[in-house]
Order: sequence, then C-alpha cells, then structure tokens
Amino acid sequence: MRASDKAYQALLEDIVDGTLQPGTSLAEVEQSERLGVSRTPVREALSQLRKDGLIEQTRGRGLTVTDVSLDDIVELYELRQPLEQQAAKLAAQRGNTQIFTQLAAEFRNAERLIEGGDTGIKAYYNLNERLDRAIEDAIASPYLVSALKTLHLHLARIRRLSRRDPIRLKAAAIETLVIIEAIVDRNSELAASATAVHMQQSLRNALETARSRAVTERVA
Amino acid sequence: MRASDKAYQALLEDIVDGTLQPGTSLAEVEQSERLGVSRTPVREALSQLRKDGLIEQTRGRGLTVTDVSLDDIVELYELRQPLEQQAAKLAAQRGNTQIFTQLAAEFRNAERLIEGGDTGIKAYYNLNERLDRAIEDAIASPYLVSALKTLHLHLARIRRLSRRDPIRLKAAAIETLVIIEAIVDRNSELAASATAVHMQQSLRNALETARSRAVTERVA
DNA sequence: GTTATCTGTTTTGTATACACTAGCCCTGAA
DNA sequence: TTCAGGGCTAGTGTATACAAAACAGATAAC
Repeated sequence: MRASDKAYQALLEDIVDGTLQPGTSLAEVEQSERLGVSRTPVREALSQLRKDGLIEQTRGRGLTVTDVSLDDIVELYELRQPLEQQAAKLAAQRGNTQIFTQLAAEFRNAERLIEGGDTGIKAYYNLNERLDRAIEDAIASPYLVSALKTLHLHLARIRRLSRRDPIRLKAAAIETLVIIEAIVDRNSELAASATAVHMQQSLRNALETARSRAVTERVA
Repeated sequence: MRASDKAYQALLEDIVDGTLQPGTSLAEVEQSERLGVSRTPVREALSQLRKDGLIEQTRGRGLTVTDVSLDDIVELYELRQPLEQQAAKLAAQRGNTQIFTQLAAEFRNAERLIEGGDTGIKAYYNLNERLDRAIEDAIASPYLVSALKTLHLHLARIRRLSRRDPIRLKAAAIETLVIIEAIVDRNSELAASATAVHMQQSLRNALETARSRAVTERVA
C-alpha cells in the first residue's frame, strides 16, 4: 500500500469517527509526524480530502476539518435524495434479482439483529453496507457510483452524530426492505418512491438527533 | 497563482478541448516539461483530475485520459438527470426571481444569437454558463453544487463532440426557457419536469451526434 | 517454438531541502 | 494606550534527489 493511500485512509477514518473534530487545524508537518510518513503523501491525502469536501481552506492558510451543522445535514440530503432515488430506480431495472432476494431475507431478520446489542447493531450496519455495494454493482454507472461514494463519506460522519435509537433503526430496516422488495420485483417506480420515503424519515431523524445532541452539549 | 493550480487548469483545458485525446498516456516528467513546472505540482494536478474522473490508472502504471464512449454518455446522463432536476427544483423554490427574469429575457433572444455565426454561438454558450452559475448560486447547497460542477466538466467534453446543429440549439434554447420561466414562477414541479424533458432531448441529440461522428471517423 | 527469468531502463513514489509567503510579535512613535 | 512598521517564525509551495517498482527486451531453458 502506498504511503499516500495510507495517509488518506488514516485521515479519512479520523475525520469520520470524530478523532479529528470539525474545526481542527491540519498542519502538514504535524500530520506527517503523527502518521509516520513524509509531507509529500500527506499533502496528496489532504488535497484528496479537500476534493471530498471533508476539509477546507480557512482564512488564507491552514486546512481545517469541515463543520457539520444542522444546515449541512439538510443540504447533504438535498443531494442524497435524488442520488439514492436514481440508484434505487436503476437497481430495480438492472439488478441481479437473486442477490437482492438474499438481502431482502436478511433485512427481514434485521429486527433481531438490532435487538442483539452492540455486535448485532454492528452486523446490521454491515448489512446496510453490503446493500449499498450491491446497489452500486447493479447500477454500474461509474459517474453515479462515484457521486454516491463521496456522499456516503459525509453520511458516515452524520451517522456518528445520530443516536442509535433501536426504534428508529427498526423503522429504517422496514423502509429499506420495501425498497429491496421493489428492486426484486423490478418495480423501479416503487423503488424510487420507497427511497423518497426512507430519505424523508432519515432526514427527520438525523435532524431531531442533532438538535437534541446540540442541546445536550450546551447543557453539559 | 500556484503552479499546481496552473497545471490543473492547463491539463483540464487540454482534456476538455481534446488536445489530450482519450487514451493519451500522461507521464509526469513529460507533462512537467510541457507545462514548465516541476513534477510535484503536476502530480497534484493529476491526482485531482483522477478524482474528477477525467484520467484513470490503466494496467498498473500510467495514467491515461479517460474515454468517452456512447455508453459513457448514457451513464453520465444517469447522473445528470437527477442532479439537474433537483437543481431546477431548488432554484424554483429559492432563486432570486429578478435574476432569472433577466435570463429568461436573454433566452428569448437566443434564436438570434444562434443564427449569428461563431460569435453568436459563443455568446449563446456563455449565456448557458451564466444560467448554470445562477442556478448554483440559487441552490446554495455546497454538496449538490460540487456534484454539479464535476458533472459539468464531463459535459463540456461531450459537448465538444456534439455537432453544433443550429436546429438542435434552438430547440434546446426553447426547452431551457421553459425551465427558467418555471423557476421565475416558483413552480418547482414544472421546473423539474421541464428539466426532465430537456435532459431526454439532450441525451438523444448527444447520442445521435456521437453515433454519426463515430461512423464518419470510421470512414475517414 | 514457446515460455520463463533476469537485467537494464523508465517511470512512479517518497523524502527532503530550499524558497517564499502569511501571520505574529515586538518595538517605537504619536 | 494604540497604531504602524519591521523583522521573525512557522508553515506552505516547489524543486530535486533518491528509492522502489514496473515494463521491455533479450537470453536461456525446456
């Protein structure tokens, strides 16, 4: 693995999991020492992350981790909604039915996973990731897939902020199941509509969580 | 201006305008000599262009300019359609009416521009760019705008392949005018639908042009 | 004749040294 | 006390040297 890829992955993880909080200033030498590589690969990684929108140039010099405000969540969903709808639509038209049939079966079991503590939740998140990858494989269009991938980076950040509310997770699993079943039935219209529903509910949950979290932090 | 930005801009232009044809291999030293900067900024530019999807790593070593096949055009529109629809929708909801009223007036004059030879056509393209920027300003959502910008890079490449058929350009201008008028009227549903129509027609034209172009080249 | 391996060459990947610029502190004067 | 000016410093931007990896060609073995 190249040092620049390693630096990118490491920084990406640190930003997504919150080790590098929004607003954190990223000096090249500092990061190169921390990651054990020279400045060159760090620079490359930073410029990639800037393209991803995870870091930004602030006040002339100095790169900082971008903020994730309530507005950002709304704005992110303004991109997410059309992208995921299109993805679901195309997956319904072209997807390998067998794969999605299998995923549907697993999602029918999601409630048990969600109730299974941390390991279960982890398995559930893993299942969601496999679904995302299946959809990406199904649509095959590299432009759309690339846009989805960048989107999912930002979503991962937000998800970290969301509380793992089992009730919401179960509801989400059911919404997702509707989408998958539509894909299996090659019903692209339904897949798109079900995705719209899922997006709407996800956004509402994300906002509620973020709001209460903001209040909690102000109190604490 | 930084040397790396200069290198990025120069390479971008060369790729979009066809100076660097699809399949062209880009060696770092060669490009750094051509552009008069050292390898470092060239590398940075190349890695940005790779993120944009304009160049790709082929068989282990060697970056090459990505191809634009008929399939690519279809796939690009699978991203373009939802993005532009969303953009039009949001612009209708939030846009500054005055700006779009002005643009509508200019588009009503587009036919005369298109008939005005090369300078007129250029002015027409310029008008379209101003519309794009107005829409981007109106939606304000950085995630969507960023996705649109990357998309437009690829569209610029395709446009170069399309024949400048005045009949198609006039039809496109009328389709665009419908979108703008919907934005002025704050009719987001109509804006989305009109965009869907425009996308469909644009795609059809792009495919037809590309097909005949391919045949011509095979003959020549 | 075909395939595999070795070696030379070319090109990329990484480290580092140097150049330059923006921000900051300190000094001095109003 | 406050503001302007001038270095000083920290950190970025660029060039280049060095290391490593990948390809090509040739030679040898089967």
